[in-house]
Amino acid sequence: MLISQIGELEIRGEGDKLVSLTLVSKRNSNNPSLISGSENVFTGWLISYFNGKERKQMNEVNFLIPFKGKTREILLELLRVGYGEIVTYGELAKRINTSPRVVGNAMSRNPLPIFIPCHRVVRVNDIGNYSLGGKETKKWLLEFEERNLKLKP
DNA sequence: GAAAGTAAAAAAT
DNA sequence: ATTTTTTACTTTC
Repeated sequence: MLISQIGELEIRGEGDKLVSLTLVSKRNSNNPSLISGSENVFTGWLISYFNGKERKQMNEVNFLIPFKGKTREILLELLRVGYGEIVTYGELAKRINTSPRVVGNAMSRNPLPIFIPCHRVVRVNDIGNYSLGGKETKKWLLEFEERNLKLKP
């Protein structure tokens, strides 16, 4: 359990692999305080992410991704989108030869948001949706990353 | 197997 | 600027 700027997060693992990250309760204040529960490599990563210090993806070997085929490909491809970068659904689709609709479908079932940065995938003329707290949270995350890059590029 | 669902995009209006 | 195809992959009958 971890209280972040976007709300209370819960992460679940299985063995030494990360299985899911969910938002237990949303929080609207901009209070940047972070409260963490038990520490492990995953909460540790999250804490430095929310401190604006972590800019790298965690290695995919730490993730348990219960999909095969395109959905899995899409999720793994997403790990190559860097901090503060954004791509559209269509762009990501092109990289692995599929359609934007399929990318959206894969995003909507991403079990590990933030670890797998689906908030960096946006619509062409709009921000698009986000399962971990809706559009405002997605926007917050993108602005947060942008702010951190400006602070210390 | 077919049909419906999906966090999209392009084309048509 | 809104509506209507087109799209391909997964899930659910």
